[in-house]
Formats: sequence, structure tokens, C-alpha cells
Amino acid sequence: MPKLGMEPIRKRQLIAATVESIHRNGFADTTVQTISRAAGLSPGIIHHYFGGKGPLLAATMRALMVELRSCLVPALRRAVGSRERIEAVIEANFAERQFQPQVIVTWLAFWGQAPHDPELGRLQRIYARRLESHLRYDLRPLVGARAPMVAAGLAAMIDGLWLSHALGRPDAGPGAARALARDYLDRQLAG
Amino acid sequence: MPKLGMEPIRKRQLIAATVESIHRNGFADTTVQTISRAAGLSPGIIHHYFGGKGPLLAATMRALMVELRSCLVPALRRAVGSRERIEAVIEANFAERQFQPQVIVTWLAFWGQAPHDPELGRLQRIYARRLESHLRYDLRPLVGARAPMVAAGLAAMIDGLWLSHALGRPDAGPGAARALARDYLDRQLAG
Amino acid sequence: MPKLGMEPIRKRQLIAATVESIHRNGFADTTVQTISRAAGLSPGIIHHYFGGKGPLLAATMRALMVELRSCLVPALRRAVGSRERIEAVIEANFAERQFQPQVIVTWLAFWGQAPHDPELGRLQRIYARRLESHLRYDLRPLVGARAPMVAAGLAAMIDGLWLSHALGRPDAGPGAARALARDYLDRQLAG
Amino acid sequence: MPKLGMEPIRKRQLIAATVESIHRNGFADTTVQTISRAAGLSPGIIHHYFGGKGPLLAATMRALMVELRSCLVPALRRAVGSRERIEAVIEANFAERQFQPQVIVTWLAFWGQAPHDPELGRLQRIYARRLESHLRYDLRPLVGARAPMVAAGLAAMIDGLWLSHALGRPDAGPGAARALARDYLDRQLAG
DNA sequence: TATGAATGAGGATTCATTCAT
DNA sequence: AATGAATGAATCCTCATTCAT
Repeated sequence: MPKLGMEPIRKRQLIAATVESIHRNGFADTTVQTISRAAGLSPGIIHHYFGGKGPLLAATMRALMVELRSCLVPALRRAVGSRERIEAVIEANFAERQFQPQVIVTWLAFWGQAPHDPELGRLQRIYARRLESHLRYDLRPLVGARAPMVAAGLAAMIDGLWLSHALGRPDAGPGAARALARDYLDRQLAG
Repeated sequence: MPKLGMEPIRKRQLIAATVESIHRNGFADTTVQTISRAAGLSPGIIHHYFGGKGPLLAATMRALMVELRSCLVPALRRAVGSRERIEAVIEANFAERQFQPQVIVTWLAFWGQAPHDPELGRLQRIYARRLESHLRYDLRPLVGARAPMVAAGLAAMIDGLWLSHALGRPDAGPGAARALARDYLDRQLAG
Repeated sequence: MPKLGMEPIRKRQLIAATVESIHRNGFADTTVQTISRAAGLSPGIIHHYFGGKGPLLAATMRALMVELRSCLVPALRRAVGSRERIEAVIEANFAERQFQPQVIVTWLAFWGQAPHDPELGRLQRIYARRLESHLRYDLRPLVGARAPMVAAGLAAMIDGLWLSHALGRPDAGPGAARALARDYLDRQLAG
Repeated sequence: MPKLGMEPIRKRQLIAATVESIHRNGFADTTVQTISRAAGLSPGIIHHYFGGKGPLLAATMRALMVELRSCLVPALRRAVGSRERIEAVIEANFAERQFQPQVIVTWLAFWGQAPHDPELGRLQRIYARRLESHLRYDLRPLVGARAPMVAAGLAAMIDGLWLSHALGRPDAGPGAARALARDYLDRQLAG
């Protein structure tokens, strides 16, 4: 008798194991074996549930995006003005879960791979477009025509701070990162 | 006597081919074959001159660092004040050669791999330390105690703009990038 | 659930194929491919079950030793006196299975490789020590202080006859070999 | 201007280097590179003088045979009777130069390879035939019809003692080996 | 004469994937 | 549902060999 309802459990397990393996071994050295071992399951299971390594990687990136959104959406709902909404975006990006090395390294890996994998590229473009359109939309009432430029700058700042954190640079902890991003925003809104 | 003095020529060729292959195929799909094919040489030659794929990758990262420095050093010499020196750093990082997708993607790939490869990690730490110490040194007379923070912010900004460019985001061309970085600096120095 | 219990079957198959390949191709030209082809299996299976070529070679040598012992032990049990025990050693070494060119050539190959491979060297030393200590122990009551010397001579004789057989010399068939070894023993015990 | 008369010098150098490399690295791990490095020359030189690795190996085995003969022939000339001639054979086989591990290991390697290489096989058969015909010829007047058997036994004894020495067994030094071989002869002639 | 350059076939090994159970 | 068995293509690397100089 087959156990029922295992699918969502196993899928979550395997996605978590993928993040874990990319963090531990790097993207280039992440194999079906390292993932399944990290999940405590057999290699065959990946094909059973995802149909291959590629689809699992794509599913993992999608899961990362969903998670980021699940941090962002409630914060956006609570925010009352344009500025608060932009700050909510910053907060979400530097929320504890998003700012773990595990997660950042995985984002970094997917960014590196995105130009060479159609599905990952598609997801990455969706993420980028969403982030900038959010920012631009809310920056418009605050900085007018400079909105696209400030949005680009803030997006770059956020990603750059992620990168600094992933690379283990000094002064790149969650607190400092948030402060630097807010400081950037403050100065843009001031002038 | 055989053809002599091929070593530096071949080494340069193979390093260029490595950058090319990482750009075209991604780091994870860059193999001894893709590199040697890009160089128009046989796979064996990589071991002849570098002793393996790993050393070639490290040599490529070193070459990238040397190139960046060769953009930076003369610009720093020409600069007369602290501010001019910081602007020289920005200029060098967004100079034409450094801002090619080929080069940026390669940097990105190495950053992703650095945490899992001792030699690449060493090189990456050297690069990060140099950049920030340059910035901090010259920011000190301009922003005083805020120097470390501004240095971290500017470094993140530079890397974030590289990343935006590598990921093909809009408004992330060389001109826009330079403008955003300079704008960041201006606002930090303004107060 | 997959096919279970294949491991011992496959291991025996691969060890037999190793002996076969060394016999057919020589040690230096025995590759993972020649072995797996002789076993009618794929090259990957060797790493699946043994973890590599080296461990398979060591396992093969161990299997040869086990086989030789399995000829020797019951014969020793049946033997009632010192002399009978020594004759049992001779019998075992020239038993049909041990005296096949396949097996002898494999021993010869391992002897040649033993000085350059720690694990094979270890096994070879175990074999040599066991043989001589058996012989010495049983020769002591028969030839007294000359036991070590006679043991060394008899061991050399046995190996030399193996070698002659492996090299296809005339008068080195199983019968002749046994007769020569027994003759050596007789003459040593006589005087 | 080409240096003249280098051929015999280089050939001797390369043959010595082959023996050295087989001793140090084993036959299976002896490559054109290990040989040329041991000779302090470039890899290309082997093809220049021998036309390849195979011919060099054959030349090395031939050189070993010539050396053994050069020990044997003068000793045979000095010998006055059948028994002295047989003892001369024993002496030659255990002469200092022939009983070096370097040399024995090389013989062992060639024996292992001989069944799979026509040229090495041919040489090995010549060696074996010569040794036994020498022994048989001189044993005839001493042991009559038993000559072939005693010749086979003595040949096996000699090779077995070589093997023992190569494998580093105790009581297998040059002195002990010679004593064991002579003892074998004595007892055969006695009865 | 002798070399280092260069090759490409073949080495061991790893990998994603398939499959019977 | 989930596994271990098994594969064969692809990986990095080594090798004997060729060649221009």
C-alpha cells in the first residue's frame, strides 16, 4: 500500500536539500547524489518527483522566489505610503531567512547559471522585473522622473549587499546591510 | 631545437579561452574540452602548460585581477586628491574592458566558486581586501568615521551594478552604472 | 524494491573477470574496460561495487589467497604428522585450480606490482610469512636447526616451479612439478 | 655540427634508465616520461634511438641477457668438469650484478609481460632454452637419465630464489641463495 | 643530435538517468 | 512510494607518439 500525500513532503525535502548542497558543495559540484544524500533519500527519487536534475533546480529557484514573496507581500500590505512600501521591500530582502548564506549562495549560483539555462533565465527575469517595477512604481511619487534611475540604484545596492554578505566581507552583516540600503534611500529622497 | 617561447603565448590564449567558455557555457558547463576548443588547441595542452583545469581557472582569476589593477594603477597615479582617487577606482571598475559581459560573468562565476575552492577563495579575499582598503583610505579624509561604512556601501554598489549588467537588467549600461556610482559617492560626500 | 543481494554475485564475477583479463592481456594492459567486458558488465559497475580499480585488484589478490587457503586447510586437517603436513602444503600449491596458468599469471602479476602498491605489498607479505612459518614449524621436528633453510629452499622451489609453469617451460606440468618438490623434500629429510 | 658516436652512449643510458624506472615505478607505471626523466633526457629521444617504447623494452631485456651471458661465459671457460660448469651457471646467476633487486625486478617484469608481447616472449624462450640446455648437457654425465628432471629442478630453484630475493623474503640474500642452490645440486648428485 | 611543442587516443572515474522490484 | 542495480556518456587526465626547429 503506497503512503499517500508524500509528494509535497518529498518535494519540500528535496528542494531544501538542493539549497543545502549548493551551499556546501557549490553549484558546479552539486550532483544528484549530493542532493539525495543531503535529503537522506535515494538518487532515484529525484527523477520520481521532478523528472530530473534540471527541473529540481528550477523548482528550487521558484521556491526561493516564493519565499521571498511570502516575506514581501504581508509587509507590503502593512505599509501605508510609498516610502513605507519601499522600506518593506528592503526589509524583506534583508529578512533573516533571506539573508542566510545558504540562501544567498543559492541565488548567486542561479544568477550565474541563468544566462545558460532557459528556465532559470526566465525565472531570473521575472524576479528582476518584479523588483524594479515595485520600486519604480513607489518611487515615482517620491522622486518623479528619477524613479527608474533610483530604482536601478537601489536594486543594485540590494544585490551588491547580498553579494558582499555571501562573500563574507566585513561590515556586511544584516544590520549593516539594512542600514546601508536605507541610507541610500534616505539620501535619494532627500535630494 | 623546438619552437621556443610558446609558453606565455599559449598561457594567454588558454586564459582568454577560459573567459570565453565561461561566458558562453557557464562555469558549471565549462570543461577542458570547451576551453581547448575555444582556444583552437587540443585538450592535452592545458595539462602541458597549467597542470590541470583547476590551476588554469586560478590563473584566469589572477589574470582578471591583474587586468583590473592595470586599469586602476595608472588612473590612481593621475589622480591628485582623495576624491579623484575614489573616482579613479569607480572609473577602473566600469572601464570598457572590465564591463564586458564576458569579464563580469567570469567574475561572478569565480565568486560563486570561491567559497568551495581554497585557491579561488584566497584570490577573492585579496581582491575584496584591496578594494575596500583603497576606498577606506581615501574616504577617511572626506567622511571621517563614516569611511568604513561608505566604503562598504560603495563596494556593494559597484558589485551590484556589475551584477545588474551581467544579468542584463535595463538601465545598467556602462554609462548609467558609472552615473549611479558617482551619484552614490556625491550624496555620501555631500553630508 | 530493487533486485537485492547482487553484491556478492557481482563481486565474485568481477574478481573472476580480473583474473581472466590479467591472464589474457597482462597486468599492464588490464584496464577497467577489459575487466568489465570480460565480466559482461559495464565499466561503471566496478566503481559501484569496489570503488575503483585499485581496490578491485587488491580484492582479487585477497580472493586468490583465500582460495589457496581453502585448498590448504582441509588438507592440513587430514594430515597426521609433520611430514604429511608439509606434503599437504605442496599438494595445495600444485592443486589443479592453483596450477592453472590463469591463476599463476595473476600471482606473478601481483608479485611484480606488490613492491609499488602498499596494499598488494601487505597481502604479499602475509602470504609469504604464512607459507614459511607453516613450513618451518613442521620442518623443525624433521630437520632441527636446518628448518629455516629448508623452508626457504622449499618455498623457493614451489614458487620457481609455479614460475616455470607460467612461462611454459618443458617438464613443468603439474605432475612433474609435484614430483620435483617432493623429491626436494625427500632428499632434505634423508640427509 | 652533430656530435658523432652518441648512439651507443645514449642507448646504454636509456636502457639503464629503463631498468631504473621499472625498479622504482614498476612495469605498469613505467612510461616514456619516467624513463627519459631517469636518463636526464627528453621524451623524444627514445623514439629517436629506438623507435618507440616497445623496442626500448625489448632492447633492455636483450641487454639483461647479454649481461648475464657475459658473467656466464668466462666462468664456463674457466670450469674444467661438468660439475664445475654447472656450478659456474649457479655462480653467474647469483653474481652480484645479477642479484641486485633492480635487475631481478626487471626480469620479473619481463616474465610477466612476455606471454603478451611476441618479442619479449621470443627472448624469454631463448633464455629458458639456453639455461636448461646448458644444465642438461652437463648433468647428463653426472646423473644420466635424470638429467632433464634435475635440470628443470635446478632451473626452478634458481628462478625461485631470484623471486624470493625480489620479494624481500628472509634468508634470501645472495649467500643463502647460492648455498641453497649448491645444496640442491649436491643432494641430486649424491643420490 | 636533441628538444620542447603539440596531439589525440585511451586511462580511470563520475554522473544523470533508467529500470525492475 | 521508493529503492538499489546498472548503464554509458562525459569528465579530467595521462600517455606514446610526431614534428618543427
